[in-house]
Amino acid sequence: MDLPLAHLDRPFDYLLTEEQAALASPGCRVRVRFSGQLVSGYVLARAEASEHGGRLAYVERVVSAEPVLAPEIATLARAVADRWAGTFADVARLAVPPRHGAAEAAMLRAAGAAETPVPTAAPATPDTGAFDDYDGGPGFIRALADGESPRAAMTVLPGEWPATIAAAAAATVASERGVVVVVPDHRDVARVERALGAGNAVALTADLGPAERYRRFLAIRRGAVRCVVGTRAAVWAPVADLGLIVVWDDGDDLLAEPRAPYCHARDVAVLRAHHASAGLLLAGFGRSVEATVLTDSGWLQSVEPTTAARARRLPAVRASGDDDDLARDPAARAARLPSLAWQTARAALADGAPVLVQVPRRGYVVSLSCAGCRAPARCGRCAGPLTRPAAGAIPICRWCGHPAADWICPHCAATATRATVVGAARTAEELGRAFPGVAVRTSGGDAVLADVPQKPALVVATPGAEPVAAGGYGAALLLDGWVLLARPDLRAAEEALRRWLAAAALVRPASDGGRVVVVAPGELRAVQALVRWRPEWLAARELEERTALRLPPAVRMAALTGSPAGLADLIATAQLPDIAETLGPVPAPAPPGSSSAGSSPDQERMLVRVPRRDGAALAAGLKAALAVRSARKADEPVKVELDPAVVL
DNA sequence: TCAATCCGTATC
DNA sequence: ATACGGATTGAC
Repeated sequence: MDLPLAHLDRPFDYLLTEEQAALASPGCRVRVRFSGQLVSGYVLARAEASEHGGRLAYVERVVSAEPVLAPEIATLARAVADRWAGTFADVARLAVPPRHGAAEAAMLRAAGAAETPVPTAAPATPDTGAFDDYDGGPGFIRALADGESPRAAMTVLPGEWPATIAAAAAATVASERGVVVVVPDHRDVARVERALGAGNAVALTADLGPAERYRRFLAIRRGAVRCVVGTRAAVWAPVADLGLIVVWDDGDDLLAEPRAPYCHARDVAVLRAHHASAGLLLAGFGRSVEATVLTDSGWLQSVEPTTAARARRLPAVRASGDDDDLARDPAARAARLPSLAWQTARAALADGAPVLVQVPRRGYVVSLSCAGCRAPARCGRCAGPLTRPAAGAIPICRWCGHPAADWICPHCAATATRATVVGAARTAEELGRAFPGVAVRTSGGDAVLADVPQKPALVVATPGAEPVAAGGYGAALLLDGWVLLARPDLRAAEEALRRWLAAAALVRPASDGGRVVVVAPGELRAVQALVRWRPEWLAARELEERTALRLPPAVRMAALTGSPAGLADLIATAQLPDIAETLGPVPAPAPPGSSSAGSSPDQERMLVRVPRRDGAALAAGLKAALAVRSARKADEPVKVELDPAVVL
């Protein structure tokens, strides 16, 4: 039932009248009177008798006979609620879209007129060879086609990744089973949909609108759809006879649900694959540390490119920012870019190819200017713009990474700097001057380009908004490596590599002249992982480090946010595993989206960590404490997040 | 002895 | 949440 209170998170029994009994099958929506209030709920099961001692009330109204909450999804929702210390109602809201009466009526009429829609066919032209370039790839595809349920984490080579997903989907559909593909954003949905072929898949995204979203959901629920592709909510799509769940780029934080209980689509997919005995494919250019936990335990197989395919398909990657990269070439010096980056871009443009320039998120990069005369502060070695990687840190050059400890303004001799924010637009302008006569296009924010033609141009894009170039980019320049790596975030290295790989994977193979230059110090681990194109290696090192430091995902962690009194009460109430360690409290970080950078007044945060095997006990203990507190209507709410995205 | 009030508990 | 019952307290 749709009740916000943790201690009421359980089923309740109601009576049905004869007429209601004819309509109310498990999974359909009902309205019931509960403690005097009319509330919404789902029929979970039908029974002849009730265990309940007291008098039963009648269901007020069967909202619709449509069994929208499939039994498999109800079980999964319960498991997800338990794992993330949330309520069934919260999870059901994520899993089932709001009802749209008109859409439902239209579906009923259509079903009456025609017969049940025919399940869709396999994708028209599956690229069966898409897995041949991977060790273990052909076996994975064969297992799917044979009706088995293999599970793998796969690091995908540059090229048409949607075709790779389509091949796995086609193999599964060939075994008469359903497929769910989850991708981070709606651009990816469109690309995968195209690769699957028109009419072979149904797309589920948040931007469809309530009527269309509900219509497609009903079509899936009725078994008319074999293959679903969508954004994070699609992991809940009630596809019949599920054979495979694919999650593309599971490190993308768009896959983390921002609403309670803050579950991640990858982790829901893991649970669902387990419950449904379905296959699972976590595919991406990168490798998340979470996937590495599962490959280490043997639950997922690691599928990696063969040596031959690597040689054939990878671009050549180099790091710039070393001292020997100082511009010797006068033209490069004038362009104020590291020599290697400038030459690489120039060569690709001369070859008639577009060049991708990746810069961090618009408004993210802080540049410095002189506190006295407001002139932009420039690097003393390469004249690139200076930035401050963290509050109070020494300024560094955005282009060559050289620290500018003793900066003095060449115009007015001031030594202090002030921050100014520049974004992709400003970078585009500067690059336009560095490459006279070359077209500069930008993609990012609310002006995202889908693709660019195969002709010379500089394409300046923010991460996630990189256009695809037909035939591949001749080169990519990954600027501001320092800025990404200096973020005070546990995941900074992993995230930097993920973003770089996404851009680098749009570049042609080295054999076709494809080159990538990352502007960051070559000795850093994330940079090495890019240069050697070994995302599994970085993920394994990160996991080793987090195991040593007892940080997630090597341990399970819960973040508790609330007032000092609320936190103290929750901790006192909770029966946590003996082994649990509490850290903090510390002032809570500002919630994302809040304008002020500081922490909210009196909000504090505590972390609780346990070994992974005690994760269920941790969640159960916190959930029980939330129930006790909601039962005695404690004020001072506390937010509980398991596997928090931001650790500290 | 009765009512006003507090607290804890159940809500099918 | 909200409603209810049983216990507690205070005043006649």
